[in-house]
Amino acid sequence: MPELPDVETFRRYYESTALHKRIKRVETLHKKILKGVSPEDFAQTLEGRTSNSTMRHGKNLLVQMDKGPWLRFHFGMTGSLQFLKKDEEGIPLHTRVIFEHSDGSRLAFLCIRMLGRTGLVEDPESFAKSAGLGPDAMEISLKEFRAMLSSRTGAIKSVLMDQGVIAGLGNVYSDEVLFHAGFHPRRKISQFSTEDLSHLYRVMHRVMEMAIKKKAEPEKMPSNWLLPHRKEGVECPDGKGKIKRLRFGSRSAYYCNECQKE
DNA sequence: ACGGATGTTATTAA
DNA sequence: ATTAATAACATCCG
Repeated sequence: MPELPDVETFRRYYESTALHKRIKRVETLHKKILKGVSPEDFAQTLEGRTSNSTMRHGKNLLVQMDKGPWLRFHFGMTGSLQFLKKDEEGIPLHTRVIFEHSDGSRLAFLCIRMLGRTGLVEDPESFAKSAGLGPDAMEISLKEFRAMLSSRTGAIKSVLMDQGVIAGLGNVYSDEVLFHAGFHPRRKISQFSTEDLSHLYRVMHRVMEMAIKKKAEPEKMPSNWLLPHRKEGVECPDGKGKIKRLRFGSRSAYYCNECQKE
């Protein structure tokens, strides 16, 4: 799940559950989930801290504490957060880190496939820079968007998914954006006019907004979206074309052979 | 049983 | 210097 809309949903979930709670104890159940910090240092740094605010950059959730470094989550392909109220016992399956609060509630960071990471970062700006992230897909201006894309060559699908160009789109939502914009995933950046890029920008914004509004739940997406039909051979929601699959390295791009001509 | 699944990174090749 | 492909990571699902 975790692309921009999913991570934004986790951010809001964190705000409505764990924000302003004091962390009493941090337990790391699988130390490989920690990036750049030992379980001991991670716990020692966070224990006694109270979360103040949150922000998101691309697929990263960042939590500001009352002092010290920020807490960062990246969800990989199968990560999620689950809040446990005071009297809830046990921990969910695939819990990798558990944050216990002073009021007895807990926040579990789950990750089935262990592709996600959590850790500490100085602040959002220095983190984005050191991670080589481009501007966030919801924050980037039209002008900046055109400039970032124009600086690249190659297929639009790969460029949209490149976190160093724009941060937030992954395999599913890059397909969704290209579907609504009517562009073939293999189309080269050099083939895009200024108007094409503006169109793409507006569609991207609209798709992200709607996906966030639907809390990134695939079953709640509009029926004319690609997401519910993202399977080879099925009918395109517009009824004219068929959904095709293309290989991009090890990933699959799904698109409509009628709505998205090369 | 096999292939595919939302991500990132290292390596290799073009 | 870019860009593209591949494998690896670990687990689940149909």
